Amino acid sequence: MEAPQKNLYITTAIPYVNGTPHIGNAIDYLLADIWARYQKQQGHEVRFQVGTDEHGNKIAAKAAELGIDPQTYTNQQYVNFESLINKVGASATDFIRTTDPHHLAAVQYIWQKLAPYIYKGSYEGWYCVGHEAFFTDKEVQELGGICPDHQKPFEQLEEANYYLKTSSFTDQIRRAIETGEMQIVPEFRKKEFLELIKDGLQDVSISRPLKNLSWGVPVPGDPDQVMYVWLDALANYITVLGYPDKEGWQTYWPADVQVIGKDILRFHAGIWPAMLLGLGLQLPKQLLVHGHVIVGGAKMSKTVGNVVDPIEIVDTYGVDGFRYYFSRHIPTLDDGDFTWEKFENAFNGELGNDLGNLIQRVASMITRYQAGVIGDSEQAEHDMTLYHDAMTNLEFNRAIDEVWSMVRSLNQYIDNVKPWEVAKGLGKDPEAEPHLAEILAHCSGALLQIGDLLVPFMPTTATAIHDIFESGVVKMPEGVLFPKKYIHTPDPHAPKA
RNA sequence: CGCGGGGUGGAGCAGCCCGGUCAGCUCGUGUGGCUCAUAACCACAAGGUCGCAGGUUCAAAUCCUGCCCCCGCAACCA
Repeated sequence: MEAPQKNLYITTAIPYVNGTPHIGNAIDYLLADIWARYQKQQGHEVRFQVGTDEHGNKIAAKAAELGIDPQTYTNQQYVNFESLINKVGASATDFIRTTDPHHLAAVQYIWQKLAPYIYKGSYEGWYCVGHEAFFTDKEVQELGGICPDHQKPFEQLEEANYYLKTSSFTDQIRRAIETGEMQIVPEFRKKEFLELIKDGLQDVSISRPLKNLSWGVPVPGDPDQVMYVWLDALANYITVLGYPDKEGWQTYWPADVQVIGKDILRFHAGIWPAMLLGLGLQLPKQLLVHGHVIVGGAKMSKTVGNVVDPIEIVDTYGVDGFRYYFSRHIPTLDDGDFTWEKFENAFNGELGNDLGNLIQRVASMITRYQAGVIGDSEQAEHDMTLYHDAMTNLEFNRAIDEVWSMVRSLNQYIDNVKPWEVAKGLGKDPEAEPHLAEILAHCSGALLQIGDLLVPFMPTTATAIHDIFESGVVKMPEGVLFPKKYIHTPDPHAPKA
């Protein structure tokens, strides 16, 4: 009856290694991890890619500033992302750095293979000599035509660039999106993108003159040109699997899900498919486009100073506290709001009171009334169609909602059957003992099922539940699960001032 | 007329595609119950012109038209 075991592949966007890891990266890792753990639980083999984008001028500049070479600099930097990945408990299998030798070689191979779709053109725009960089019309307009850093006017400059003919793939890509061959989730993002390309895709510039971009992959056959970000960075999704020369990449490509933020949809739904089509490869099956985390209704921004650090959340509330809030209260496919107060309310109320306390009361009754012996607990089998449908539709927040409705039901059940009343009959009423045993066995069975359903979301908690109830004898945990924290919300039990 | 999303009891949301069985859920508030439990849990109650104005229909939060307001994006910062 079991579905056949499959080899699945999920990817995350590779952040620019220059920055510090932020909440958006954490969301990427978390969503991909939830999916990966769910699929593994279903018996599938999953490869889960993460990585860092390590080329470009900003990196070269920063390295120069520090007096080290760029590679040394990125060697220091990429660990920040590795550490965030571990911090949020993401079970990634492959970490790619775009400075990996295999990647460099593979990208050059890809360039050559795409040669029929590459042509040399020129780019014209506003250039600042001081920055050695182009600025957009909008930027130049906002700055009044003068570079504030160098006090010099921007000038029109033309430079040689190679272009990828993404335009010639417009129809193919549009069709793939419309038919769902490459499914964009959620639906409204698909609409948005189709609308965006209604007049066709524009060819994209994929190289820079060496003098303007020193730190990057050399363009094969043209020593004066270096690859600009697109081919280099996007290719990671296949080079990490070993494309083109290492065995096994075919087993995992096309990707089943590629997790991206809404801000980079256009590249992943436009340039990336064009590259794949040019290479004669299949398109990814699904693009999971998540939203952004806003804080108290406002965009998160460094200048506003409302940036929330995922590391701080994990360090304060634990990895499962983090995973819980960001999987349930930040909608998988839309923007979501974070405030420390909301977070703490959810932590205390939903994890502490609803789930934590439920586990505690069941474990405690079994210990108190039956010396910890659970007896024959048949694993409860609630109908979890809604949960699985939600997981399949990549609406993880809805799936975990379902788990909480089970938690609620079990609390209600306990209040209905009143095991403590039944326990009063022990030793008097011969019916009492088996009746009580049956009730408590049901409770622990239900909790085990809840534990299973939580595996993708809160692996640590799932294991904890498992450990308490699985052996047939309750192992009371040392402490309580999810003890209350009152850091950002008032402690209701504190004496009033 | 650039594109997209949204306006539902104090807060946050679901329902809208496939009109009626829809006014639902969580939190908050009030009252009560219970004592196994992390002063937790359970029940009940108060509270809504479903943005505004028209229209279609036996019937509209749900379909159509117009308007108002909020948010995001507008090509290289998840």
